[in-house]
Amino acid sequence: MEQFVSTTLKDHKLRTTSCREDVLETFLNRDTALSHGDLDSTLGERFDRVTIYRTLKTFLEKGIIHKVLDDEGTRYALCRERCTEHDHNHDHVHFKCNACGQTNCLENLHVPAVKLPEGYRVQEVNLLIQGLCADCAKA
Amino acid sequence: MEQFVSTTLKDHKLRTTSCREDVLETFLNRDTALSHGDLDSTLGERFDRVTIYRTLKTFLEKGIIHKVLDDEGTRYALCRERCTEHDHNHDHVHFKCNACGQTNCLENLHVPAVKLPEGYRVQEVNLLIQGLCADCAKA
DNA sequence: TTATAATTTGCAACGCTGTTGCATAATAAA
DNA sequence: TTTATTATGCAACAGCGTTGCAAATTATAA
Repeated sequence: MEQFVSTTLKDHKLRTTSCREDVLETFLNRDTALSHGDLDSTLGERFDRVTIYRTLKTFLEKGIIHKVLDDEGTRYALCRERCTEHDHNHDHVHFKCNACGQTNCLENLHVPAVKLPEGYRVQEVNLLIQGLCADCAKA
Repeated sequence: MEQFVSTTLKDHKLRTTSCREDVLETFLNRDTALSHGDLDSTLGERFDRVTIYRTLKTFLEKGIIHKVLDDEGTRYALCRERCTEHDHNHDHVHFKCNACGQTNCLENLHVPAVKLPEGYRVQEVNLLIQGLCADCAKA
């Protein structure tokens, strides 16, 4: 994992700083979409909240993370595909559990193609499904 | 239209007030997803911004409008189907034009079914497609 | 039409999210 | 180790959305 963190930063030509390392590690550890607030709760004692905002912005621009649509605030998740600033490539489904509140990428579920009206051009697609995840549904 | 406004309010057992009437009319006139800011620009001289927030909240609870997910802020659009507080029924596609910024409901485009992993339960579905609308694409 | 009860409004205030400017600190390269 | 570049922390700010409360408005019933 240490490995992943440092190579990810190098690959995107970013200086390695402890904040960037920690934010990346947090995404890896938690394996769920995180809001700025989530990261601030975890790392707020070590870093200023502005620094965390800027780290997220940088990661977003470099294609390390992507935004996950949400009805109550912005969340971010790691890009598993290769992405760059202008070429995000996320056609997977996002699922938000209304019980435990977790939002996750369902990487292997692709968003089905939709036939838009004549003349429309697609640039990005975002599908959020809300409901109960397997754990919460059986509880 | 006047007709629609007053019957809509009565149908949902809401008192008719000028703010509610004007907000509803604005949705009808503009026929696009609107943010609180949009409504405040249009109606801000006549009503306090808090009142507009509360009107949106009330309409949302009563099933008169629904949230439209967006990567840069909350927007709302009229419910065309019959909805109630706990039974929203929106499986249509939302399209946001990255050029003109408008977000619209494509009422006749349904979100295709997605097979979730075992045990997951679906409650709500939100598909946002971003790109260029027909008008902006040909320009 | 008027009096009454219930609901809505405007205002002030607050917390949260996200951004910017600037001086200081840390990084990478020579 | 020195230097140029980039990142950080701090202070300040703007915008979004909410709450409490007194005053105004609505619907109801007399």
